[in-house]
Amino acid sequence: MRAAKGAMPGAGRQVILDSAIRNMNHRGYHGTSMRDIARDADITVASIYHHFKSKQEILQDIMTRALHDAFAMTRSALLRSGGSSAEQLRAVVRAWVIFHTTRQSDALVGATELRSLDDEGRRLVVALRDEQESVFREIIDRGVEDGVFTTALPLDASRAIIHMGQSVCTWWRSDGPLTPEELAERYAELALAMVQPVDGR
Amino acid sequence: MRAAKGAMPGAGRQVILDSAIRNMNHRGYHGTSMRDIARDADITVASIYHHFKSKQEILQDIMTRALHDAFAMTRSALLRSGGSSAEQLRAVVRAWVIFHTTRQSDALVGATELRSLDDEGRRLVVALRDEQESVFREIIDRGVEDGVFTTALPLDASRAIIHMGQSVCTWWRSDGPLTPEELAERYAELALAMVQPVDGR
DNA sequence: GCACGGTTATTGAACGATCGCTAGGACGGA
DNA sequence: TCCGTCCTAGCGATCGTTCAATAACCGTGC
Repeated sequence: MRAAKGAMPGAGRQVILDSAIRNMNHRGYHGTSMRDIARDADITVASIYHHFKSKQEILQDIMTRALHDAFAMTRSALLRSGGSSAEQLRAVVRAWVIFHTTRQSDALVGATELRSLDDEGRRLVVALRDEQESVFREIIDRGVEDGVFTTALPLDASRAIIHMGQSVCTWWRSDGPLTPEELAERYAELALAMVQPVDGR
Repeated sequence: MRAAKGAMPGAGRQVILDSAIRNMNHRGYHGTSMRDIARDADITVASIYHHFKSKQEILQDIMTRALHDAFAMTRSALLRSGGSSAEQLRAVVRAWVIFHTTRQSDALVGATELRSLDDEGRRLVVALRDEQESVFREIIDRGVEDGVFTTALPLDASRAIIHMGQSVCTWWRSDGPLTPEELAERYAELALAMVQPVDGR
């Protein structure tokens, strides 16, 4: 036995999820077999089916977890931020980028495997994604209403900001020149410039 | 027989490529079988292997074509544009967005299937991608040198602009409210704002 | 301290389906 | 008669999934 079993309920699931995330990160959902996941988690294929009822359920679990955590991080950053629209946008973009670096693997799966979900899972994930989009959109809309952002394209700007942050998980490397915090700061700067704040900053 | 055969050399290849693009657009490379491609192209599996030596070669062909065409479109837009850095950036972003809408399916495959390529194909595609990145980077760098762009983050800005344009192929719909040209214009505006031109426009 | 029944976790082996790919021949136009 | 194109048929490998059997753990009665 690998460890005390009753002591950590759900630990078996997590080992499998971690392995699945690693594998799908490299070869995608359809490119990853249950045998790949089992080998990397150091268990047998049949054992996986004690914790998950199908490969599809594993993907759904990974994606809903990832989107939920991303939503929680940005929401929490928003609540902890100052009251100005500029500070709120900065805070949310920072959290968004930090999520897509520190949780790079799950984020990549969450961003690219929508098409691999069945109808039920897709509905769930799309709903979470819409909630996430509204976090950015509402901040920018309010900034425009209050006259502190002067962009004529608030909706397009929010979409662009979301996607430029999301794409970070496709190229950032932990052994590269930038820490998650440094990159987050830069993207916060770029995002703010895109909505054209009144004082140029 | 479907059509005069000798009259259109390479037509067989194109039918297969179109089918492969449609299929991989929905379910990805590993989620698309040779039988799927054959069925949609209205031929048999064995027939595909007369035109392509492997499934891998089909993917490589799709991706290198897509990246090459995108590079050609942005390069050509740059040459046809005015001399100012702002006009050049606008022109290239417009072309970039128009490519990712009018060639949405190939662009999506090109953007998401890097991991499905073998080593040789990946080297090829990465080289093309680097060339593409340099088109954006050089325009922004020159704008900063000349003092018409005031951003402190030219490299990050170019990456952000590339990715926010690329992501268009993941959500734009031809039956949606925006034509490729309208969306391209908006993204050109957003990209320009991000590099903070001196006169605010 | 310890045997015991019940629950949970894990296993090897195998199922039918589908995978990428190929051999060998049929067909039609030059 | 070639040559390019397409076919039927099938190869061995791998796919997701299942099942019956085994192993580990737990609270309980003694």
